[in-house]
Amino acid sequence: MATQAPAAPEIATSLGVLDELIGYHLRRASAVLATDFARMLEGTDMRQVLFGILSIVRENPGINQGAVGRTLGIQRANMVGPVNDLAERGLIERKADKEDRRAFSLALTPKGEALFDDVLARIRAHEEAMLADLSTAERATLIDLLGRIEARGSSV
Amino acid sequence: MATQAPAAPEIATSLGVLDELIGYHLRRASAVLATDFARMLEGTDMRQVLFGILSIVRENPGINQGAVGRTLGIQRANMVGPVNDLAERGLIERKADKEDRRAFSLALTPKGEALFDDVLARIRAHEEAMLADLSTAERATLIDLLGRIEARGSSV
DNA sequence: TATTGTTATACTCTATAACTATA
DNA sequence: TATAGTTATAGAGTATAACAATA
Repeated sequence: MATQAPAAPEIATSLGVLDELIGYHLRRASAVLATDFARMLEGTDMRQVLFGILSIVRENPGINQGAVGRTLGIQRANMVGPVNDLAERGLIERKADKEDRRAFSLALTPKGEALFDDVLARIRAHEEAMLADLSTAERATLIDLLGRIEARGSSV
Repeated sequence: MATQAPAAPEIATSLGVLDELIGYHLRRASAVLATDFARMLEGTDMRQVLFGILSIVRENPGINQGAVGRTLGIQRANMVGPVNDLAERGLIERKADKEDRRAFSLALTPKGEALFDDVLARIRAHEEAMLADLSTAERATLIDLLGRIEARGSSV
């Protein structure tokens, strides 16, 4: 994602059948939130994927990067860059796994913890602002419905 | 989007706070549907964006490509390739707009109509399969909630 | 001056294949 | 044989800037 204007839909123009498709609305809603998210974090070198990695490593200290990738739906090959980035910035620590010498064991550094807490607070404020229209119950409903769609990705 | 496996989440691993963020779940649910969508349409040279353009042109014959792009949140510069693609394949017709000689007036060809109908039927069957867990009421709720998030993209 | 369509360019995300070192 | 991490590569998607023709 990147920098520009959050793509104001042209209200006058009808979408046709597109308007009935959940896939379309998921794509657009996700893009609206992601664009605004990226703009909010501009200048911090933090992105959705990096934050996701930090969150999982923080919750599962010692996890290896392959497992993080599978959890996030990111392939091994595409984990190398982000993990290198986080390690070079001193946000995560990579140690040789004692039980499996092929793997790296990941953990947040104190600096990583601090940045994570800071960014998390900003993300929560951001979601609060973007989702002000939705009640607490509606947000819970939304997460439940999305979770049931995500689960369909497992079935292969 | 593309070809590979729909990224099975690793059930054992906790997401941490990520699990509470709507932005994360939107991203994942959207990716699950989009990946499966792309696999279903493999070999047809049809993609989400192309189908979106066809849907809007079909519903608004004579519309110019800038307006289509604004409706879909796609910038002018990034509309050129897809529109060329559809025109070269004989799915849409580009005529000089009579009221504005800078613009092209777009319309579906009979071939475009036929392909659209065919692909639409497959997309509906695909959504039916992917969303079998969700009741009709839940799907309507989901579209409503997503629509309210999309509307936040307009406010800039 | 502003807008339509265009070209050129660049960066991110993601997919594939092949390698190495371990298991 | 299979797996963890890596490298290299390619294709989408998308952002920016600048140009010609027209408004």
